[in-house]
Amino acid sequence: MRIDLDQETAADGGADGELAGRCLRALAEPVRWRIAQLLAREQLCVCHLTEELGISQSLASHHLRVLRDAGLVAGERHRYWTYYRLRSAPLAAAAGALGALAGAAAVPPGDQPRRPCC
Amino acid sequence: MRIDLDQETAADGGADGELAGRCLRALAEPVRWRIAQLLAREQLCVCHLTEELGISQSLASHHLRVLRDAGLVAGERHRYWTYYRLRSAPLAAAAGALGALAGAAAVPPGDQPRRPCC
DNA sequence: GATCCAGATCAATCCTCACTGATGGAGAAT
DNA sequence: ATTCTCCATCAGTGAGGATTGATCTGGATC
Repeated sequence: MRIDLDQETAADGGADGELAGRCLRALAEPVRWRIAQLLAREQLCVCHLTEELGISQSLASHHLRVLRDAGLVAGERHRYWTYYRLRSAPLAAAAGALGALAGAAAVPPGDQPRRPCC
Repeated sequence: MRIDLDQETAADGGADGELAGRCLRALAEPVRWRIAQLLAREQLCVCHLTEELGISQSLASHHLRVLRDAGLVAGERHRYWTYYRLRSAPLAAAAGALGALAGAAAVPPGDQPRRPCC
């Protein structure tokens, strides 16, 4: 299935590459990486994350916004609290992009083409 | 000055998680992501990358150093030029870490545990 | 209605890091 | 040895973004 995303020149990976880029930029921040790992185990609301990570409510909300804008998490309001959960699609796409790079890099160095220099 | 020990409890991924973190922080930068994609096709020396990316030699060298410190690329000197190639191991590890997150997130939201609040 | 609460947003600060221009260093060619 | 080339490194600058504290919003409770 092809998910519609922001367009990108087909030159270097296309939409998949850009999707992975957005995902990577969001997850590269250590606090957000930990948030993702916590949400992989269970759904949590903001108050849990502030306790678990030892950060302010404002900061947690900021990082959750970045993750939400990247499509990596979704929040659902439940009574007073907003429970967040991970979304798998962009994670799988980013994992696929990294896996493709790893596959290309797995070719023995001697067999890799080497562009002649100047 | 603040020294980042990058300590990590074994609870959330351990060394693999930290390896993936280093890898992600390196690849989150758009220029470095493009470098990785270019190197996935063929080995290139710095002069190729400066041309291909339209950046200065100094900047290309800087980004290659970040990628090298993250273990993502290796450089080999050949006559005048230093050819860089991708290293697959950390890429595969990062892809695996992301894939694990994607797998956990693939559980239907209704079946995911939800920690009771305050 | 008024009040309370969790969470989102805003304004301001601080800090990391991408980027630049210059210099330094290690081979290769002479 | 000298010179040349490619590349790494250094010092400095600027911008983006992480962090903080205060304020605002929307739903829940009374």
